[in-house]
Amino acid sequence: MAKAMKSPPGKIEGGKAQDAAAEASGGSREALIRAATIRFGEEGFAAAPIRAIAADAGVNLSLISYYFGGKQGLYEACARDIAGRLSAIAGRAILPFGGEAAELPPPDMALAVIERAISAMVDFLVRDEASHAVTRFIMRELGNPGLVVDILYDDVMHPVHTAACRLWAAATGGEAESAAVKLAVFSLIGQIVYFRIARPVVMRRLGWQEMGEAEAEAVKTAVIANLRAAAIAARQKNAKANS
Amino acid sequence: MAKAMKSPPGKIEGGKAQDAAAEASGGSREALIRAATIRFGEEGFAAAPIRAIAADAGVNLSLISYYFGGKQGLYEACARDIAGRLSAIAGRAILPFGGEAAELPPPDMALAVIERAISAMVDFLVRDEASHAVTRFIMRELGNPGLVVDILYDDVMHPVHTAACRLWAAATGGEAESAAVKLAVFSLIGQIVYFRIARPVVMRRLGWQEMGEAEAEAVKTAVIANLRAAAIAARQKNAKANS
DNA sequence: GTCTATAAACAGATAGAC
DNA sequence: GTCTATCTGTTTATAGAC
Repeated sequence: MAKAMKSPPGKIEGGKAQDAAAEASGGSREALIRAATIRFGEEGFAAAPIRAIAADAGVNLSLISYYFGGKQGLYEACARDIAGRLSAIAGRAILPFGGEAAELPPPDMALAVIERAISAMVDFLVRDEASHAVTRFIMRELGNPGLVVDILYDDVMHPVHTAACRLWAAATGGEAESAAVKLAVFSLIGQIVYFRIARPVVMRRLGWQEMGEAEAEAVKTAVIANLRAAAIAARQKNAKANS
Repeated sequence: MAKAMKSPPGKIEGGKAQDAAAEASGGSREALIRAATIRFGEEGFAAAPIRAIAADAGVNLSLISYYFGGKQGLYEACARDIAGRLSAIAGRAILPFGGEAAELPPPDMALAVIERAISAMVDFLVRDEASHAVTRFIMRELGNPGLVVDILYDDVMHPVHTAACRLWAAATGGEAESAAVKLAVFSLIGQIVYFRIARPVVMRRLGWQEMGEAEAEAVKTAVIANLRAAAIAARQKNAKANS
């Protein structure tokens, strides 16, 4: 599970080596990562045969060894790709408002920023079909924490959670790095993630036939109601503590 | 993935056939289910070799075919076993207070019952190591909804969620079968489940070295704070609606 | 009921031609 | 860079002795 790659042409970690003519390939490498992310996400590492991945990608099986040194290397490349994409999304969505370099807004504004972020997260997680494989990929990794979780944590989860904590603290008057604030933010994220994971259960229980715009709105309304209620309670608690 | 079993001695679905002398076996069947639930839960269906399962159970490989008709049959037997155990737990923990036959308590009492249920759920999910395999087993199934999810939904999730909705409605004055109540209850459950799934991330972010009693208490405090805040908000909303 | 031995299919990896 | 062909190990399943 944690073996070194043989790194054939060195495209994986180098990043800058071959400047020109680097994209001489017809995009086989990228096609493999795209197809593999879906297969690995949906079926898991062991259950996804490299033959099926290569067929999905429309390339030859042996190119997996050529580019990634083997199945394990392809899997890790997928993880890095997911981390990179999510990191880019987070960089646009929340870091400008709650990141370390950002000037924190006043309380009600901070709350509004969090509400917008929740809305975007629900749209992506609950509605966007492309999020399915990504979510399952990450969930699976969380069960066996290893290198992939390290990457995801450092590049995505830690920065996003820290920024959200700063915003929550700004909104409620708490201390951004306190355990209470961290747990409150995790609770919030957990609700949304759960609506993705348990989607079939939620839909059945609510009698929903699809997860369309109306259903996503209902989820947003519920989560944002919890957010506001928690914010009110936290403000009261923090006001009392400072008196 | 959805093939019929060959049902060798008919112990699987019959249930009442062989009255006496049914436990003539040294418990090989049960040992297999126990070992397989762990392996399937931790590694997934495809990644768990029946050889390893048989070795863990201390029985011969071929008994899997004998008792369950094959690997798939063993997997389904594990799912039924999990559903049965969870159903038994739920039957003791929440159905007596929120089930259809139960007399609903007054608002503050209903809230206290929910708080106790949350506390128990956190203890089981977040602390109990035995819950790890079960949780992952279920999460995996939720990604490919099929027969197993049907069983889990009908036997466990639906009755528990319905009972929780009745308690929540009693606590806040809402309508038990309304979409708002159902979503509020899912949000609550989602928070707890997330603390199990994302446990490595939570621990890292909080700087926790273990998930002991103190850490579980912190999680409970956070979730129950959200519960109370949401209850206050819901009561206000429902009071306003009825005026 | 439990075992050994083996069949039949499939997996990932790679050598070597182009 | 991409392909075919093949090697090697592992998998599930089963036939048949006890």
